[in-house]
Amino acid sequence: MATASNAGTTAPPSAPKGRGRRGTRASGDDRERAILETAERLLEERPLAEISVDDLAKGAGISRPTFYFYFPSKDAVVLTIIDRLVADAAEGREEILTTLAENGPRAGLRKSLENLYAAFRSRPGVVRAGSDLRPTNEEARDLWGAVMESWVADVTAVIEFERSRGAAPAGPPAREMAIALVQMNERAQYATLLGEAPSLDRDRVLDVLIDIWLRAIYGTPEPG
Amino acid sequence: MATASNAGTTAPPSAPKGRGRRGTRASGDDRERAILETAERLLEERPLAEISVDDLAKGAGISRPTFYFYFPSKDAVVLTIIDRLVADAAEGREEILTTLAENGPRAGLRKSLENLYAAFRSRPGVVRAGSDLRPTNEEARDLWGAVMESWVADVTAVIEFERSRGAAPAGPPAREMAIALVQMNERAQYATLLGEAPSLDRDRVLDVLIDIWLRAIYGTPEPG
DNA sequence: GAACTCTATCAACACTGTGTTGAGAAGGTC
DNA sequence: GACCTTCTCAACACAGTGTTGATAGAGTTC
Repeated sequence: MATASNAGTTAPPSAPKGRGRRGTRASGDDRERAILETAERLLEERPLAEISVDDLAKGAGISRPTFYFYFPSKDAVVLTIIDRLVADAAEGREEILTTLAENGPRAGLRKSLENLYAAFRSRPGVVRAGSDLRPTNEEARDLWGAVMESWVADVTAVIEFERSRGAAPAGPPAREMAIALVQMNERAQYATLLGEAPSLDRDRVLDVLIDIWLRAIYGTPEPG
Repeated sequence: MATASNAGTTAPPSAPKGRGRRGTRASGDDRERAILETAERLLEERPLAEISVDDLAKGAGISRPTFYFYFPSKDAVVLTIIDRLVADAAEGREEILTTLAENGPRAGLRKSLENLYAAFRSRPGVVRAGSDLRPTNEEARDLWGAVMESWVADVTAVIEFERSRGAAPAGPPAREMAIALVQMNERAQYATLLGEAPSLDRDRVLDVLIDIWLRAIYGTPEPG
């Protein structure tokens, strides 16, 4: 939900202005796809900073100037890929409030988060590229900000609902708590995904995060 | 504590190998200081990516090749600055276990964290530069990893102590919880410092973070 | 005070990467 | 066959990094 996206799955029929190819529809769709595929492949091999426009062009079997016919910059390619990844993640997402009601707090949260992170876990290189892009690219910042915002909104709703039905005690404003918890998840998941210095083991992250969420929201690790 | 650092406060007498100037001691100390000061100033004005070696050289009143006499690269300048910032932050830090014992959990935590973040809050540009550097610079990653690690170690000790004296209930391994909590703080503080998309207000961050810490560690926002 | 040494300085160069220009080829249409 | 439109790339112009080599000056040393 939320979030902009000018990227259908592969061939959008309407106006592809902004990031995509600059002309209109045509057969060179293959080239465009080749560039995107090359980028995805290379990103799982090495960081964005070590991939040049020339690498992408070569990988797609075209010259560098021709690359610029399809994309205005290297960043645009990565943003397109991230757009799609985010769309994939959003697609696999279910109504968290429903999941929680059906499975109870602990199992429900677990299911929701597992679901949410599934798409990201399968393409760490793309996630890293998105993160690397933020310092220099405002569009990347905005895109990720919108993603975070939609999660925060969901979590805020959950906290408010649980409080209203008496399952969770009062505490700091729900939105503030939601922001901090979502930020913790982002940071922890990212660190684990990339195997950073101090980080949680891949098979422990979720358990630990969920425990903290439950204690923070319900005051106990085993609510209801 | 912990953490490497080849930077005294201004003029280290011993071997300055690694980052600093490459020769030995001499009067060109002024130049070196001028470069560092220029970098600190410019970093509060614009992001690292928009500052060139030439900008630093010009700001210090020297030519670009001369810059390379003092520092091997732009990154080295920033790393030196960060080294010092981290040292400043470590200096103002008190034994957290003591602070907690003297002030009680809530007030003690607050005091410790306020103390810890004071140095960072005064130089957001430097913090941002450090963060921007991580994707491309391993030394920056390692440096920050070491800082995180020392905080994690402290927090782990606190959690274990509180559990051992019966003030905190059992839960996930102390170190795992400490990692997640420290990561949350890092992310939340950074987002607030830079005014990111969804982030907590400057005057609310600590309250919210502390509340989550207390609930996560003690099971209640107002422990004994 | 000439020979020597070490710090400090920079013009000129070599290189890597980005993005642009302008001239076409290849195909479809009327 | 004149005429768009898509697509392609050699050649260029730039911005930035890091290196070379020559040299100025200050400080010993004898």
